[in-house]
Amino acid sequence: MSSFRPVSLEASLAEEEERVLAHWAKTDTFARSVTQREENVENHYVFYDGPPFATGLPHYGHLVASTLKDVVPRYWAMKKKRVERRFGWDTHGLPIEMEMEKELGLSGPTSIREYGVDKFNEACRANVLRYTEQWRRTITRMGRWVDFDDDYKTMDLSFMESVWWVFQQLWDKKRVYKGVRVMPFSWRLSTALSNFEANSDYRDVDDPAITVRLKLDDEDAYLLIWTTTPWTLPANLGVAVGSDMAYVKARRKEDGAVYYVAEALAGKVLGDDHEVLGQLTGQDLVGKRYAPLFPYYADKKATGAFVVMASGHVSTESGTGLVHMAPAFGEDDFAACQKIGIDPVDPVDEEGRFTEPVVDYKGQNIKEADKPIIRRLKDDGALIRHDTYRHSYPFCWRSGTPLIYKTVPVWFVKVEDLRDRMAAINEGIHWVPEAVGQKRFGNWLSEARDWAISRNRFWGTPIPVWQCASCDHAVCIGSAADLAQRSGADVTDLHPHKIDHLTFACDKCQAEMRRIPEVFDCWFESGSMPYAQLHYPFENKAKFEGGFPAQFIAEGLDQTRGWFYTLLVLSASLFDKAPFENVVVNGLVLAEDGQKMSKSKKNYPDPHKVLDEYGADALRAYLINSPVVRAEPLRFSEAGVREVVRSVLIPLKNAWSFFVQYANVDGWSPDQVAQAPAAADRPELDRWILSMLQSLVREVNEQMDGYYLYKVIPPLLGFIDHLTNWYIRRSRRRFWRQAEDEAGREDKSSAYATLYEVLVTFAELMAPVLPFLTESMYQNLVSEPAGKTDDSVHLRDYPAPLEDRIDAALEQNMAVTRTVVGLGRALRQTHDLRTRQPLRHVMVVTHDDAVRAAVEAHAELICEELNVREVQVRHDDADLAEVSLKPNYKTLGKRMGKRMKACAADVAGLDRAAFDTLVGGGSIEVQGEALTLEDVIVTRTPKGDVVIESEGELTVALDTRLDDDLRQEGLMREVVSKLQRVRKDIGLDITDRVSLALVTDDDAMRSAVQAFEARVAEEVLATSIAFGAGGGDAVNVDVDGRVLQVYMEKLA
RNA sequence: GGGCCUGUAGCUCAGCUGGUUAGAGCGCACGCCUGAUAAGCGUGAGGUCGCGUGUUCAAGUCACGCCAGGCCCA
Repeated sequence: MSSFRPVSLEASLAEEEERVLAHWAKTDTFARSVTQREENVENHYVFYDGPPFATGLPHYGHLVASTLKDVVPRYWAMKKKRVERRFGWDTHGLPIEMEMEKELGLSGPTSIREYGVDKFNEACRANVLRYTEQWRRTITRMGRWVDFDDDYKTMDLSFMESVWWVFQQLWDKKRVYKGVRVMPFSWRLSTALSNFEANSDYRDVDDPAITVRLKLDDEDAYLLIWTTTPWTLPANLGVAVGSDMAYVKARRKEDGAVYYVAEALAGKVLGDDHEVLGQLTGQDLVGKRYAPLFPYYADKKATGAFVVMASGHVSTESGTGLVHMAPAFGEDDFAACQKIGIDPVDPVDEEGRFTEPVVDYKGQNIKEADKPIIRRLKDDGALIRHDTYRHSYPFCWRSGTPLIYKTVPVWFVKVEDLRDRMAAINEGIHWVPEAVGQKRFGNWLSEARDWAISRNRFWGTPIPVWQCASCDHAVCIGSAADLAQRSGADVTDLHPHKIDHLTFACDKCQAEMRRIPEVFDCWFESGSMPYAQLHYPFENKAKFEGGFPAQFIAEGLDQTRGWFYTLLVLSASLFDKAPFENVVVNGLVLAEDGQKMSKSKKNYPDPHKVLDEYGADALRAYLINSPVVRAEPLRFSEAGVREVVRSVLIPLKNAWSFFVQYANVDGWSPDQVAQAPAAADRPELDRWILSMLQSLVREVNEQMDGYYLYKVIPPLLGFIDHLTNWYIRRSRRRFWRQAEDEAGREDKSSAYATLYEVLVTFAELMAPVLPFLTESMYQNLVSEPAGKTDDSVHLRDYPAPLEDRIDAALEQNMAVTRTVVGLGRALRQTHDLRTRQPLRHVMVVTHDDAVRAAVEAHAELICEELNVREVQVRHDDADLAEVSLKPNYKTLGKRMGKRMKACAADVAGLDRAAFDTLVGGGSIEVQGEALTLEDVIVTRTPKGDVVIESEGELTVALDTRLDDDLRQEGLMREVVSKLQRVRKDIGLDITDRVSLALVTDDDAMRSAVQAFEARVAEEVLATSIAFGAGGGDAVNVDVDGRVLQVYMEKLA
């Protein structure tokens, strides 16, 4: 009776995975993996899931993140931690608003207001979650365990209320202020756009380009400025120069006036015939005052406006090298003016029309005002030149009108005074890779600017500030209850259209207080996630306080300025703490051609197709072993996933299948582990693989503890090679040979117990990375034989290394042995000596006692592997090889310094006698330094026609001479090999016995078989061997060009 | 324009604090083995280490500059 369900090698990995998914679903494994762990605050391992926008479908970037967000929590869950995992959704903000605008045929805030903010917001609410089911399917198929039922959404009342609380904390700490910011602005839509939107539609356009002069106050000379936006001139408050740039004071021929202009541009601006009166730098101009072009803001002169300032953004690429500054209409202008205390003036309304005090153009569209403004400048004599200039200019991607840059009122959170503190807090965070935290994030922190948190949009958490229409007094509301109490209304939803009508009397003047119109930028919401997902502090106080900061988060590199940052700003502001302890940053997934993945280009395979074809384990292992886990870009390659299947999954499955096949033949069951010898008493090969296993366990634990996920797969690959290509291959006979005596039984029992333990431990060890295959293995090897139907590898404790099983010397000796065998194989290969042909002996030469001992101890093994009759170990290879010596730069470099070159020459000149001295433990003086054996590198070249191969201090030589005896055995092996193929070809099972009859007219072949008849019979499971025709059909096989007729019949 | 990352074989990537003849896998060519078999193993060809300058006895590795790609910011 078989104890293990046979492993089907035909079933695809993906099909197996579907079965595992069904098992997990049926037995609620994920939930139990959480709840089986102790429920107390110390034992919690807290993971924060950064919320994705739900407006699109998951792509590879999400799959990478999902893999990281699954592997790490699974690991810690097996390490006995209670790891709750909630999925999160980012539900507010522009992505969904824009999608709904499109679907509803709206365009911009004005049209949304006309349509009705309430209807619009409800449309957003109704549609933002429409892809969540598909997300759930894909993420689940990926093997990620995360709770979609108890998810959090940024539009939940509880979430939004906590966001209010967070804001109120900042408000009370006086960390919030209202300011202005220069933003891309669409006057057609009456709204500010994000920088991203502004970048999405650049067009080449012709604009007027005018050169205008400004009269200096203290001398009879002018500054020359240049602009393509004449309409901004009424708001001019300054002129910027590059402080190190070269300028000239020059007289223009045409009008005889004196101008200041950049030296490099003087010819272009003033004509080649200008007369240079003096040279100076920008710095010399700084502080000069000039007369305003227009009267509207002339009073600002008293506050320091109309002055020359230095700014880094001035160039000589175009214009005059003196830049007109309208701080309301340019970010650089704004920043430079802010530096010297000049506040912007903005005479343009939301529709792009001039307002007070620009009375001459009031009500006129700014672009249409260009012409009259230019005319007026010309009339005033200020216009020096008027050209047309073709340049690339941003357009509103929705309305197709040119964008302008314009100040908009914005609410800020103070960050600049927190830089040092945030940097200090960041020191305590473990970043993988380290450089992202130290450099990229660290640099960003040190230059952090105050954070704009408001948006003039609709679908979001409203900023909870109510302001008095009469006295401007403002209050911040921190909870739904607070609002209900003040307004007397029932508050059950905090979205703007549900609360904006709520008003109450001003504490100061009793006038009506109304909410300000802005909503939070969704980054503020996601930054509030640690508090808001738990509805802290309204609920879950103890849970939050015990679980903050989180142990782990993982997101993409693009979150450096995103989520990583907003989390830190808020937690530093509120709690003076880091929000998370460990963070793994992943890079971007590119298409195979190195380009961005693009749906329209179809330059990447559909994730579902990859999952269906290769399975999630393969994809996970591929991703985790790729540069993305080190925050570097990955060129996604389907072939790479296939390679994981080939190099990891199939060998593993084969090893598992091998075990099950023989265990079933022998009726071996897991309870027989107890009857096997103790691990320390098992044969060396068993002790070796167990040692290798525990070394792997130790390594994987170390890397996983350090969050170095990308260091897990390489040792895994090495282990699989050792397991399949050495342990199992070397052990095969132990499994199928009949145990005839007590020693035989013990050996077999050891082999089964060992391989079983290796497979089970391996399954546990790799469960976080390969959750499916390891589950199948575990179910098959452990759960099913024990009759457990709701068991799972993921409910087990993670294997800790059993240090006493690790035998470094044994591992080293086996490595030496494998090297010897490898060298011997290489020799056979290069000299065309197939392995089936036995050879007299192999010679191993080394002067290292440990190596010699290792080889001697494994002589029998080496004989079998190389098919030689004897291993000879020697310490002198003088008759086999010439040696040439080179210095060991590593050990000698420091000692020799500049003498290194001479030393190299001297060492190269050393002879065999000198080498022997070194091998004997002596030393040779070179360049005044005593060299020992470790100071030289030895290269061997074969002497004469010997067949040798060497690696390091090992030299292996094969005796290639054949005699009749060897030839006969070789021939026999060849016959056996062919007979085995016949067994295979006629479809025999590995245990089937046969009767055998052979016909050949080749005497050598017949005598070879006769000489080894018992062995041939044993090898091919023949109960009898006869010469002459037998029953049934003959199969003709070719043995080295000679024909052999085989009559093989299966015995009942 | 700024910060950071990347550039090593046809492809995907390793190369620790500078030190021998720069490695692995895939692909290609050739071969071996087979009681795990629609698997397994080996050998070989293939590289101006993006370019340049410098530091050093010694640079893929350190420094500086440049070029290309990427992410973020402006």
